[in-house]
Amino acid sequence: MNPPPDTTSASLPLDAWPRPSLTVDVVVLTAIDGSLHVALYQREIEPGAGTFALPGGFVGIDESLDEAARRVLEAKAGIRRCYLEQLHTFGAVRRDPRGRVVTVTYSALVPHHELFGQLDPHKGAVLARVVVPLKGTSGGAVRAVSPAGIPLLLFLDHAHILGYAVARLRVRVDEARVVCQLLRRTFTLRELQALHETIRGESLNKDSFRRRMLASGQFRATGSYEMAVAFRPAELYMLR
Amino acid sequence: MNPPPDTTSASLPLDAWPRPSLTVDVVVLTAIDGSLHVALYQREIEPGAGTFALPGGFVGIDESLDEAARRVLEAKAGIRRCYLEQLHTFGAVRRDPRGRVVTVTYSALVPHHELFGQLDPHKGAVLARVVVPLKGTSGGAVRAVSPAGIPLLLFLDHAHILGYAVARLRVRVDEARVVCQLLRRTFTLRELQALHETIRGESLNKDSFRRRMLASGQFRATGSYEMAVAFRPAELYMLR
DNA sequence: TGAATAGTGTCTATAAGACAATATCCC
DNA sequence: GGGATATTGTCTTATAGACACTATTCA
Repeated sequence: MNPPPDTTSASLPLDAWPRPSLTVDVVVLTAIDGSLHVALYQREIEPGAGTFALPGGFVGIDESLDEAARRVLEAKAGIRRCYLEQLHTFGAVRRDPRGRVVTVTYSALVPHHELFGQLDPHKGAVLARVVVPLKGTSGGAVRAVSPAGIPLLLFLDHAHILGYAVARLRVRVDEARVVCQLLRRTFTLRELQALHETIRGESLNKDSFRRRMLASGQFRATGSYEMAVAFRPAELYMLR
Repeated sequence: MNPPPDTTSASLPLDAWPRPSLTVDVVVLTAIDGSLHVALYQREIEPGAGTFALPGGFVGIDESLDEAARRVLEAKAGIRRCYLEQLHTFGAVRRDPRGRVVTVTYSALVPHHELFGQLDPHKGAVLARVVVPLKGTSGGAVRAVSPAGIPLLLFLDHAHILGYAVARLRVRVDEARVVCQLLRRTFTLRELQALHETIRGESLNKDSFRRRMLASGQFRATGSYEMAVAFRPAELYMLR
């Protein structure tokens, strides 16, 4: 088949050649107990029945890519407002056996307490633990395991998409406005460090971490302290 | 119009709803005399006749996104092999007056000596100087000026796409395998520093730069030296 | 010889890691 | 009081910036 013409020499028609289908897939990430978790849906139909898929949907002709991602996010996870970032677009010719499907992928960061109760297990939803690779930014496929610890088989190239989401989160780990999306409004420096360690897949020096965070000027001490802990309570901080 | 269904609950038909058109646009970047330059084509027809556009084309039904980008790159700039990286996908509903067109954008890095003579001025091609914003990674629109110094009006959202390309190059500036795509096979540390300064939009400390580059282990001294310079010749290095 | 740049050595300032000492909570 | 963690301060080490000095080329 001849390739379609370039976009500068022809004005129209836009529809003289077959077009790929266009979808969005959203990696909904949250942090629980020192592990990243991702929202997945077990497929009931072929292809890939039984495998676990990222929430996704087709892009409507009258909605932007971001709008499509937010629509999917609300329909599948009940999330109206959250941090959302485009990741990468996957377009291998045979990535989907149903036909030529190009997917624009997104990462959504949701604090655990806002996601709790929004995912419906009766619709096949699971919150799967992400097996974060050690250190290096990697970029390849990333595995997910069920709450029971069983590795999940992911739909199509969704393990690679998950890998992109983790890699991007690592790049953004020092941007407070991003990582704070995975915490409550106020948090201790210890909680912030635990989140950094979860994302980066390595342990960090406590003294250096505290100094670096406070020197960054991205956080503001609230003057109040955590409560009901069995040790000296730490001061609570928030995004400046 | 109702949105199309999600991708997990329906198996088919994929083609029951109108689909956006899908294109690729490629930001071909090169470095000349301390400035980044981008390959642009002046449009001869509406919409946007007279404005300057990135080389682009529709994605064929039987080629991947990367393949489409490489096809455009060879057809428009005669470049067969070069560094190519996906940037971002732009999908605002009204970004193109011809209809709903979603574009997957790429950045290509080509050394000046390989691009020289490949762009045909009779086809409207120009190698425009990129006005690199100072320091901060920015991300917004970036301007391009003609060889005569005249600011060019860019087609559609192509100034934003160019901004993405510059921002991404800044992120990759410390990856030798990337920046070396803009140099000859062997180069002096002074040339490497000039390239870093061009990309980052700021001047760098010479001593610290040398130490940091040599300590990174990404470069190998060749033992030979530059020739025909009016001062002490510097040693030539290459990517390890 | 003079101009210009390459390359080396040294000093200082800043940031990170290690570790000790004290403070504050619950039991 | 004992256990655990927060917070502060100090010391050491690694890296970056500043600057002086020597080396090498061409005019």
